[in-house]
Amino acid sequence: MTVTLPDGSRRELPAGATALDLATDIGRRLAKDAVIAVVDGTERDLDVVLHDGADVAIVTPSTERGLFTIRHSTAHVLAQAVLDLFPGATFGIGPPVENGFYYDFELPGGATFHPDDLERIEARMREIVAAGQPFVRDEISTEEALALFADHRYKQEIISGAAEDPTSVTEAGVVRTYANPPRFVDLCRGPHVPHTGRLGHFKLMRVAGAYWRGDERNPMLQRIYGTAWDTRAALDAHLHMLEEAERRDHRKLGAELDLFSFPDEIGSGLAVFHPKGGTVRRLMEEFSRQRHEQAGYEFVNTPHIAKSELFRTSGHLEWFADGMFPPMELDGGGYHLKPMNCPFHILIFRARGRSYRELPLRMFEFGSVYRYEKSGVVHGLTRVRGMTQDDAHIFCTREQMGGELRNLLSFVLDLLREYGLDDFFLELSTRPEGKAVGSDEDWEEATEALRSAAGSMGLDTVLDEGGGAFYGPKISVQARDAIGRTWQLSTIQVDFQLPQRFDLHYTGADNARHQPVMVHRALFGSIERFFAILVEHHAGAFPTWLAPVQVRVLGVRDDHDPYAFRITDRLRGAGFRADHVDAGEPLGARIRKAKLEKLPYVLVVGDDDVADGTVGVNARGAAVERGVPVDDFVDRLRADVLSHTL
RNA sequence: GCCCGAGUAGCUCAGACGGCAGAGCAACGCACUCGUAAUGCGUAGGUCAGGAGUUCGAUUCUCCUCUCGGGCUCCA
Repeated sequence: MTVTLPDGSRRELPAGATALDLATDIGRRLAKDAVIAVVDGTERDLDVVLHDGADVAIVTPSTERGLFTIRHSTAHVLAQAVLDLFPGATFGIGPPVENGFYYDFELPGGATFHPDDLERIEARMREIVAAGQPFVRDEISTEEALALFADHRYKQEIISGAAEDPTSVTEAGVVRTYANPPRFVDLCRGPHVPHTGRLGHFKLMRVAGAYWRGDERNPMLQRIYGTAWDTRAALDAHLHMLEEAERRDHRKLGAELDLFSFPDEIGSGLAVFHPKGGTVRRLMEEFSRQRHEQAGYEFVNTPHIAKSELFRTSGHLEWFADGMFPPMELDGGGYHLKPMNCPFHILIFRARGRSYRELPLRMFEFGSVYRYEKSGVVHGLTRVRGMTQDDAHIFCTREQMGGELRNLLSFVLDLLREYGLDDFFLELSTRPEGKAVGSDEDWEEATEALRSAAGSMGLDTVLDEGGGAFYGPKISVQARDAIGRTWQLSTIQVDFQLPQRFDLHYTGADNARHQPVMVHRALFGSIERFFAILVEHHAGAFPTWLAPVQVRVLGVRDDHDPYAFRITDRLRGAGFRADHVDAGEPLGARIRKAKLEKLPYVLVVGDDDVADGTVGVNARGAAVERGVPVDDFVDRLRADVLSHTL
């Protein structure tokens, strides 16, 4: 028989040949790497018997799909190990996820896993891998399946169809299973690697609670997460990445670099910025403010609380009440802390009659908002209860919308690049089915405007079908940081709802009333979150323009201190952030401290420098230079600051 | 909000049968005066997260609360 490979080439095989035979025929290396095959577009186990004329692709772990298989199969090994070690345990589902897999279990009597259990479980998993158990595919009837999994209520739910079955293990009365003889059987659609010996580069990471089928009304199961890779090197690389992420954790660096803290006395999720963090934050804001002014934004200011009635009008009390702090009762009425700035900006728009000549009207504010986040979700600066948004609302005509969005998007990307981020992609969220307001035409027009704006940026755009808010579609800008993690930053959102709710209008050239289109946008998302992202992206080593202290001047001996002081003064006079540490400690110790603070520049001045009017320059990440004229250094520093790069 | 884990000096962490609380770093003082990542000696620093309970006695055992971490559910 003849089969066709992905590159279009054909290959002759004896009748009855399997996908593995094909891989072996192509090359020993491929046969060794292979995990599954795709036959006529369907993923199959490697022992699938091929037919004449089939299109066949051999899948290896060099692809995401191949890695998924490794992870999926490893999840089965985890389940087997847990069922071996914990009599009476039952299991839910165990899919592959990014970088690894998990499996959900329920232990008898509501028992829970202890982190120390992971070691035992992992040891058992290694035995299973060493045993090289085959993965044996089977299809049985629903009745047989119910009997086979009689002790496993969650599996029964899946079989009987009580649970929706995203894994499609059941179909027309047939239930698909995979067995690892001698004991273990799981419901599964597969495909899987041929045998457990193909696995082995994994590590169990953590245990956590997770609701059965992701619904908080369901019982909470015990979830074990693991990571799995095809090679030892890939596993190690991943573990290193995690270490690196830990090293960059903004919560850790925030304390070490004295940037911010979360005093218990204030409350969960409420940060205070210390002088150094405050400086960085001020610089972030100043630059952003400058750019916004250049781009035609006008600056407004609004209070932190307002009558509850305002949020009733805006609809926040209807659809965002869970995210709001409870009301304060005073003067016979209720007041709420604001969770968003939009109603306030709208009132500014509505403060007087508006002409089409004023549009687009772009109102910007560093607006502090308060959201009642559930106690379990606050997380460093990335998820807080009080935050400041670099928030703006653009009021424009329908005709202006497309151009505004396009300009806005390139404005965002340019701005973000100035902060050192440069790897972006976009996500377009469209109309959520069944719970959207506004006409089909409105949605179509706005979505098209966003889509076309996105398309003009030359970036990858992923579609988030149905992910928009009920009042309009949105684009979000995602950035990859220095170690490849993605963060959701800016959101740009078209809103049909609020202009209607507040009955906004402007007078057109035709002297008739028209409703403006409103665009919400926050580029940093929140200052706090963006601050955290910058800390992690730069690993605490802020580029010179953002560094809280740009230069530290150190005299070699204390008789150099007066000269060091003069240098410090001169730098400050020139608008730089410089300080000086006197010679109370040995030079090496003072340099070490400056390095631990990740300062961009340390200047060391000694006898030669005092005599020649020079400085020794110890720049972050560069070799030490001696005898640099002060003017030269100032020029360099100025260039650094202007470029935003170092 | 739910599940699991954890809170000991500013930071990182020891510690105990239920019987006066320990180290390193940081801080402060004195000495050292030094050319590129840790000078020496000394001093001070604690309601052992908070509150109840058990006990002759609780930082240690029990319960509750708060906060933090990892997840789930949510989300900037």
